[in-house]
Amino acid sequence: MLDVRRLRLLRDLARLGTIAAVSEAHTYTPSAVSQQLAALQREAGVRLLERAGRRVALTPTGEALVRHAEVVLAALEAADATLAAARGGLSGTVRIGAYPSAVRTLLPTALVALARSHPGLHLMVTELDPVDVPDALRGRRLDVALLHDYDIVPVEPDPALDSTPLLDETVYLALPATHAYDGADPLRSARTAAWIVGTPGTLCHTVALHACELAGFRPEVHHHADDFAAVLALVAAGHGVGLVPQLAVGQPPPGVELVPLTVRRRTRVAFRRGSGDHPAVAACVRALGAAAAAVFA
Amino acid sequence: MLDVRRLRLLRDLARLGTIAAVSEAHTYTPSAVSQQLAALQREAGVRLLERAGRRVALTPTGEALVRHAEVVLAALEAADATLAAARGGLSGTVRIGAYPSAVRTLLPTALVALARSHPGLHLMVTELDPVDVPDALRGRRLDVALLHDYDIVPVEPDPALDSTPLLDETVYLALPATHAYDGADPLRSARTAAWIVGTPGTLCHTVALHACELAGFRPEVHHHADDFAAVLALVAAGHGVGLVPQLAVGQPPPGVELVPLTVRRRTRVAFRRGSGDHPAVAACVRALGAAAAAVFA
DNA sequence: CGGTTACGTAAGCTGAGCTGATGCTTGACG
DNA sequence: CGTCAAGCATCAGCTCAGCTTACGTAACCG
Repeated sequence: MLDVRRLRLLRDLARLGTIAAVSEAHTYTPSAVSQQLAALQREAGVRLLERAGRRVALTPTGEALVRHAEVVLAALEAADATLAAARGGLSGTVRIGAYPSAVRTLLPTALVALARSHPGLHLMVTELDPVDVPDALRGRRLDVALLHDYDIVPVEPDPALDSTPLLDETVYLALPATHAYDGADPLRSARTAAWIVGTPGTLCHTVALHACELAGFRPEVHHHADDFAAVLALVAAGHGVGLVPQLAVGQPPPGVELVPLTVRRRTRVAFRRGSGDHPAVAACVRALGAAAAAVFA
Repeated sequence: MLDVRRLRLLRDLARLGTIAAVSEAHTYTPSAVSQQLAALQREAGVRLLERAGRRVALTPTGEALVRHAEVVLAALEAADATLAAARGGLSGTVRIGAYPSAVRTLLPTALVALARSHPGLHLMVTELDPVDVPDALRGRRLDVALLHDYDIVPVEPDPALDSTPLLDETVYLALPATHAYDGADPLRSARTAAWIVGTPGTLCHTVALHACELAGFRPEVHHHADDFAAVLALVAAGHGVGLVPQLAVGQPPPGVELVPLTVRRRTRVAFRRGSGDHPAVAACVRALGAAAAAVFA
C-alpha cells in the first residue's frame, strides 16, 4: 500500500514544479523530499519522475498517480471534517484569506457574526492577491479564501480545491467627470486614455489588459495601483481611467463617473476539497454569504 | 492529517471486533494495535472506542471515521491498480480463493488460459469456504475470490469489497432413485428423509437449513459432507438426500435422481474495492468469466 | 472464586526518515 | 567558451516513532 505522505509530496511537486519548492512548502530539506520521492518510485516499480533540464518532471504515470492522490487527500480531509464536527467543531483556528477590498467590506461583518455565534473559534485573516490563494490553500497556510472568477479570464478548476459562489458584481469603468463619454462601448471610448491598472502579476492587472484586448486595443498604462480607493482618487484627480468593481465603490469621490461594463466579477469562497463539511469552514462560508447579502442590500 | 495505517487498523477493528483479531491479521502484537488506536484517538480529539465488556466497541464517530477510511483505502487500491497497469501489469502474484467445486471445474480452465495469455503472472489458488472470503480479501491474504449470493440467504454488501457476477446455477435436490417422489414441492416431499448437509459454519450448511425452513420443516440431519461428489455417493447408496448445485453434478452416479429446485446459486467474483482496474485482477475476472461460459456450454 | 480471555501501560530496542555535507548536471551570462 | 548559480542525487550519521516483551487489570465462564 502506498504511503500517503509520499503521495502528497508527489502531488505538490506536480503543482510546484521543483523539489526545492516542495521541500520549502513542507519545511523539509530538499534532500528529504528527494529521498522520499525516490522511495515512492521504488515501491511503485515504475518511473514517476525524470530529469528535465535541472528540474524534475512527472511522467504520465506520475501524473496519473497524482490524480489518485487528490482523491485520497480529499477523503482524508473529509474524515478530518467529520472529526471536527464530532468534537463540537468550534475549536481551533481558521485562517481566512481575502483580497483587500473584501477585507475592508465583507470580512468585518462576517468576523463579528462568527465571533458572536462561535466564541471558541480563533479567526485569523490574511490579505493576499487571489492568484496566490490556491497555493496557500493547498499548502495549508490558509483554510478558507476568496477567489475571483472572471468570465473573460478562464481559470481551470483546481482538483485539490472546492468552492461555492459568493458574489456577482458589476465592474465599472471609472472616468473623470470631465471625460467626454460618447455613450457607445465605454471601453473603446477610453482606448486612448491613460490607464490605471493593478501591479503586474496580480489578477486585476491581467483582467484589465484582457478586457482592453477584447475591446480591440492595448491600453496605455500610466499608473499601477492595487487599492481601488487609490484608483478612484487618481481618476478624480483626472490622472486616468481604470476598472473598479462594485464592491470597491462605497461612495465614489466627486468628479468620478462610473459606467457599468458587461464584464462581471464573480467571487467564490474556496477551501480544500473535502473540508467543506468541516464545521468551522462551513460556518465561515455561511457567515461570508450572509455578509455579502448584507453589504449588497 | 490522519495516518492511513491507523485508519486501516480502525476499519479492521470495525469488522473483526477485537484488537486481538486485528493484531493477528496484521501480524502485530495486540499491544501495538492498542497503542496505534490510542494514538489515532488522541489526534482525532474524540472518543472513537470504548470498552464493551472485555472487548472494545466503536463509538458512532468511530463508525463514521471507518466509512471515510473505506474511501481512502479504495482510492489507494485504485492508485495501486494504475501503477500495476503502468508496470505492464503481468508481474507479481495473484492469490485466488475459490470453493472446492469451482477449484475442480472452473479454475483449471481459467488457469490454463491465464498462464497462456500472461506468462509472467504467478497464480496461487487457495480452496476455502465462501464465508471466509471477505476476511481473506480484506486481510490481503487473497486478491480475487469466488463468493456465493443465494437469494434465500441475504448477505449485506461489504463496503471494502467489489464484485462482478459470474454464474447463476440451478440447485438440485439429489434423491435416491428408489425414493418415491410425488411430483409436488420436491423439498416438502423430502421433509422426513435423512439429510446430508455441509458441516456447520459453512455457507452450504446454512443454505440447506434455510431452504428447508422456508419449505416449512426442520431437516433431520444424518450426515455432514462438504464435497458434493461425496454427497452424491451417499445419496446413490441410499443414505439420504441433499442439495447439489449444477456445477457439482458432472455426471451423477447411477441411482441418483436430480430434481431442480427454485433455489438458485449465484456466484460472484469478488476483490478489494478499487482493485478492479488492476490488470492482473481484471485478467483473472475475465478468465473466470470465459471459463464459466465454456463449462456451461 | 480460580482460569481464561482481552485490553492497557511501561520499558527498551530497532529502523525509517530526517539533516547536513558533497558532488554532478544544466542553463544563464559576460 | 569559461564561470557561476540553481537544482537534484547520494552518503553518513543521528533521532524518534513505533514495535516487542513483560506485566497489570478488568470481565466472563464454569
